[in-house]
Formats: sequence, structure tokens, C-alpha cells
Amino acid sequence: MLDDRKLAVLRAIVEDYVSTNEPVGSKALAERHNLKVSPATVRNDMAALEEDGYITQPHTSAGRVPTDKGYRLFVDRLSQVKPLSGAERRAIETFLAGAVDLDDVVTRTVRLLAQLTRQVAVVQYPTLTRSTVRHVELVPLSERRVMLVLITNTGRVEQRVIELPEVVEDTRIANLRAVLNSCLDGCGLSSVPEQVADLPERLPVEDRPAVATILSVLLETLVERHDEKIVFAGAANLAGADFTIGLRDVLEALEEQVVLMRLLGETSPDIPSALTVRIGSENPYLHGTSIVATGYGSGDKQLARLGVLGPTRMDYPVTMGAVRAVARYVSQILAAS
Amino acid sequence: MLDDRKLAVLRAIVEDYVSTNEPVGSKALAERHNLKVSPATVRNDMAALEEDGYITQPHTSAGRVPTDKGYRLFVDRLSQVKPLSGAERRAIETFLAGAVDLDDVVTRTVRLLAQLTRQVAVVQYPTLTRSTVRHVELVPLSERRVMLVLITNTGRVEQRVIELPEVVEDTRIANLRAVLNSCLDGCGLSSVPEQVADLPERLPVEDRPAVATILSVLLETLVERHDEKIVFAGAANLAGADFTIGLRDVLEALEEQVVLMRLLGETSPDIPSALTVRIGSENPYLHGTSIVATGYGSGDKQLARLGVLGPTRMDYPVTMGAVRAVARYVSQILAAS
DNA sequence: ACTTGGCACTCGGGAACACAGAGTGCTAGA
DNA sequence: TCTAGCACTCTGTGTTCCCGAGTGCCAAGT
Repeated sequence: MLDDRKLAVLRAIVEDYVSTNEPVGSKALAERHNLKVSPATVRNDMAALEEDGYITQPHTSAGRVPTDKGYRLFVDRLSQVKPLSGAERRAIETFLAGAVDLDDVVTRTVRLLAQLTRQVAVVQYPTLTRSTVRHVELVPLSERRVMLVLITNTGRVEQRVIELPEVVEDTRIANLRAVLNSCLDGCGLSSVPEQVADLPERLPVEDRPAVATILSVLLETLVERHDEKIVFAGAANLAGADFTIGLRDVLEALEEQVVLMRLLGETSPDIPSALTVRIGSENPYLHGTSIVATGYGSGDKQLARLGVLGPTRMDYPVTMGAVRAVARYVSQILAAS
Repeated sequence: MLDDRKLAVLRAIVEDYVSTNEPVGSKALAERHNLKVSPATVRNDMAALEEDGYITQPHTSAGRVPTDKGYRLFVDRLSQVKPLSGAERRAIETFLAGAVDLDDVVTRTVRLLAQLTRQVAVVQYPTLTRSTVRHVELVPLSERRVMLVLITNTGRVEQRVIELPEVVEDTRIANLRAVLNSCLDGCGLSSVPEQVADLPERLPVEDRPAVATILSVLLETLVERHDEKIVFAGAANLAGADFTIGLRDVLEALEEQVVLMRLLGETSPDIPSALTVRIGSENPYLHGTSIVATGYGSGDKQLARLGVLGPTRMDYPVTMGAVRAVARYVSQILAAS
């Protein structure tokens, strides 16, 4: 059904269309790529490809344009990820190396990715759930208020102000801090609830109300931040692009954490560093856009995901190369710190 | 030169143009607003207004459109800030009251403002410089690494990982923490450098290299974060709007902290809570856009600025009302926490 | 059985054109 | 000083026409 030449024609159509943004006709195709066959033959192949739903024509007398299905075949079988140039790699390295804290790493990463791909870049903050507790701090603010600060091994810091049910002296706070730390240090965030379950019983009766309050805030923090923070950059790159859907819809989706989350998708459990490509209608919400994403994180533990969003008509090999490279470098940076 | 009726005509032109987005002609004007004069008279007034540069006509046979100068006069003398409705005020209050920490306050504020004004909202994080130190924390991570956490009275938290020049036992770290806190607690961030200047000399010789390292990181943190973080929301509202400049330029400016900073402008020293309105070409960078901004902060100390950015053709009274109201509420929230 | 050249057909997009309508400026009169 | 009338000037829209790119199909060639 799909012999080698038909595939070559499809590949040529995708490449030409991506670079010119104009429906590609049989004549131009036969000329530009040395297919060694006549335009008429190409037309026959095109008819077959259209029959199978890989390409389509906007109007009767226009050239062909790839469909989502066509892009899918292209990505899966007709192209290979294009590695970055040496200069680009060095640029990434130096740019990311200058980051001073987690916030900075994420901000730099998302900007870098946007600039590199000329698309909208999306980066999810490393999840709390798979991180471990590095330190818990209780800071007395006034006699009935303390600030709870939770520091994780990924460098993330969460803080909450807690109103205590009663006055608690600083020494008791200090004691409590010590207990909390000895109990939680190094333990995974997901196991915090069970670790602290019996804590009130192990403390003097008079401390229990305060402890209960603090613990409830602590647990709440873990749960609340479970829906992870996501940032994006490069919205300006959307200005030129033409979507089948409205620009407004895309911008709205970008500001909705939940939608972005879904778009980035799940990390495949078997190969976490694999690239996910979602093309056009394969996307849960934003039809007419494509997403290239992957997991990242230190070592083999995937912490979160990052990727780019752009029009269906994008240069997939290059974009995939950039996403993969950035994911690797940021993983490396996170592992080092 | 500008009698009352001419001013009334200008006001009517601005109002009509803002609501219809179409050049407004003399006939429609005389009808819709009960000016009690004929279109011909209105035409004479319009000619005078155009002569003085307050309005202009896109084409010879079209209606009139306000110029930047016209909007300026309108804002300064012909309109008054429109207060929010009770329902809107309650909505603001409940929405902001749910914030759990500073990040959350800022995020909620910017979203709220974007939704309320249907423009792009911009909020600057409260500056560090005017805040005071609430607590300094040193957390030992390994024998040669500590994490420095700085908590300010606005709830902001900064952290840095520090590589020490030598091994320092936990007890010495704890001692150092106590010294730092007793020295810095409650003092303004801008006075931190002088406060710690003589610190090394007051400590045992063997601690000095470590202290020097820690202090240099601490001071660096203060300086680095001096260029303040700015966030925005509501970019989707730009999709419908028509700018004289490209949408791309606006989006690019929004992602440039520095440009945003300039756009928000300086807080007027005498009346910090005054509304700043910059119209079209009055803007330093983005000609063709208008900005309504104001300072906010707890008490009478202005901490930072917030505002909205939109097309020159915007409903200034409503926008100004929303910006002012949001600034007040967020100031209130910050003062309480 | 595939490939190729030829040919009639389709349709989008641009140019040329006419036209209605809104809005103006000007002038003369109240 | 305001008003009414009138001629004028545009823009935007709808119509028509035509060019050209590109197609599909068919018949002939390899």
C-alpha cells in the first residue's frame, strides 16, 4: 500500500510545507527533491496518500498539506531527531550553569527552550511528592504565630504562617523543631503523613494542641502543592503562527495550570526520558496545536516534565532535538546541586 | 478656546469611541448624547478640537477618533474614577482572602486584576529593600554545605546553598545562626550591610573564613534580588485588542522584566497611592499602549507597584477604579499578615 | 503493471470597476 | 453664534473578469 516512494513523497511534502507554509504541488515536489519521477507519477502517489488520509488539499486547485495523521507517520517513521549544533549545546550549558537557585533554574530553562525552538516553552516545577525532606524549620514570629518552612532535596522551599491555639514559648518551639527534624529528615514527602501520625502521642500533653495545628498545616502544604506549578515563556512566538483555533484560546490555555498539566501529559513509566509528541487532534484540549514534551529529573528519578507547544506545522526533528537536549542538561544541573 | 460644550463633545467622542470602536461622526454624536445642538454645530466644535490636536480623523470622510492628547485631557479633566460595584468588591475580598502565602497573594492579585479589567495585569513583587528581616536560618546540608534562608516581614523567602571553605560542625553553625539573628532581626534589608560589617571581628578567628563566605552570599542575595520580580496575567485579553504596534512586540515586552519595570513606572514620592496613567506615546517603550498603575503596600510604606496594560482605546474610568480598588485590598491583606 | 505526457477542468485570489453611504467643509441665512 | 443645505470626498463592499497553479483522468509508452 505505502511503498517507499510514497513515503518519500510524504516526507517531502511535510518538509516543504513546514519550511514554506504553502500547500505543495506535484511539480515543485518533483523538482526540488530529486525523486526521479515525473509530476504525474507524484500526483498518483499523492492521490493514494490522500485516499489514506495522510494529506489533504485546502481547495480543489491547491497543493497538498499534511494531515495530523500524516505528521504522525512522519514523526514515527520518516524522520529522526536532529541533534543540536555544538554552538547551541555550549550556549545551553553556560546559560543554565549560571542559575543560583531552583526558581532560577526553572526560569532560565523555560526561556532557553522558548528561544531555542521559537515556540512556547512549558516547564513544570519538580514535584514535591518524589522529593525528600531536607529540613523543617519553625520560626517564632510572635508569641502565637510561627512560620513553618519546609526545604526539600530539590531545593524547593515551602512556607506557611501558622496561628497557634495557645501561647508557646520559644524553647518548646525549638524542641518541637528538633523532634520534627529527627523524625522527617531525609524521608520522602509521600511518607510524611505516616511518619508524623503518632507524633502527638510521643510528646508532652501540653504541647499536643500546638503540634496538631502545625502538623495539619504541614500535611495541607504537601497536599495543596501537589498540583504542581507550571510556567511558560515565549508567548510572543505565537504572534506569527497561524492556528486553526483562535490565538485567544491558546493564550487562555497557557494561563490555566490545569490545562497545561494535561497537555504536558504523563511520563511514560517504562522510559521516562522518552519524547512525547502529540499532534493536533491528538491533544486533549487544544486541537490544532502540537506538543513535544519529555520528563526530566536528576538521575533516573523523573521529577517533572517540560516541553514546547506550537502549531501543528512545526519542524518536529529540530524541536524534538532541542527539547531532549534541554531536558538532559537541566537534569544534569539538578543532579549536581 | 475650549468652552464647556467643546469639552462635552470631546468627552462624548471618547466615550462613544471606547464603547463602539468606530470613528464617531457629528450626527450620531448629536443624537446619542443630548447636546441640544445640531450636527453642524458639533462639526464646528470638532474642527476646533482637531485643530488643537485632541482628535483626528483616520480618513477624510470618516468620523473622529481621540488622539493621545485627547485621552489625556479626558482622563485629567473630563472623567472621574468609577468605583467598583458592591458585588465586585465582595468578589475581590473573598478571592484575595484565600491566599496562603506571598506567592499566592501575588498570583491571585494579578489574575484578579486581569479578569476585572479584561486587560493584561502586571504586578511587581514587594521589594526586599524596604522590608525587614524576620529571621535568618542556616541549615546544614552536609559537612561543607549549608543552606541560607532569609525570611522577610512581607513573607518573602530567599534561599541559597553555600559551599563552605572548610568543614564546620553543626554547633558552630547553630552559634552563627544565633549571632546572625540577634544582629539582624527586625532590621531593614538596606541596613543589613552595615549591620554585618564588623561581624567577623566579633567572632573567633577560626570561624572567620566560613562567616565571610556566608556573609558574601547573604549580601549578594540582597543585591541580586533588587531587580524585582514581576508577573503578568491575562495575555489572552490581548487577542481581541487592536494595537497600532504589533501584538508580538507587546508580548515580548511582557516577558522582559526590565521593560515591564519601566512601564510600571516610579511611585510618586509625595502621594504614593496616586494612580499613574500613561497614554500611548507617553510610554517609554510601548507606544500605542496605555498603562494604569499605582503603588501598593502595607500601611503608608509603598512596597511595589501594580497595574494594567491595554490598548490606548480603553475605558479609563473603569480601569482606574479597578486598579485602585485592587491595590487597596492587596495592601490591606499584606498589612494583616 | 507502472510511468509519463497531454489536456480539460476547477477554483482561489487579485485587479478593475461601480456604487452607496457616511461624514465632512463651506456658505448663506436666521 | 447657531443652523440648514449642499457639494464633495472618501472608504468599504459587491461584482465581474481573468490568470494561473494545480488537479484528475486518459491514452500511449516502456
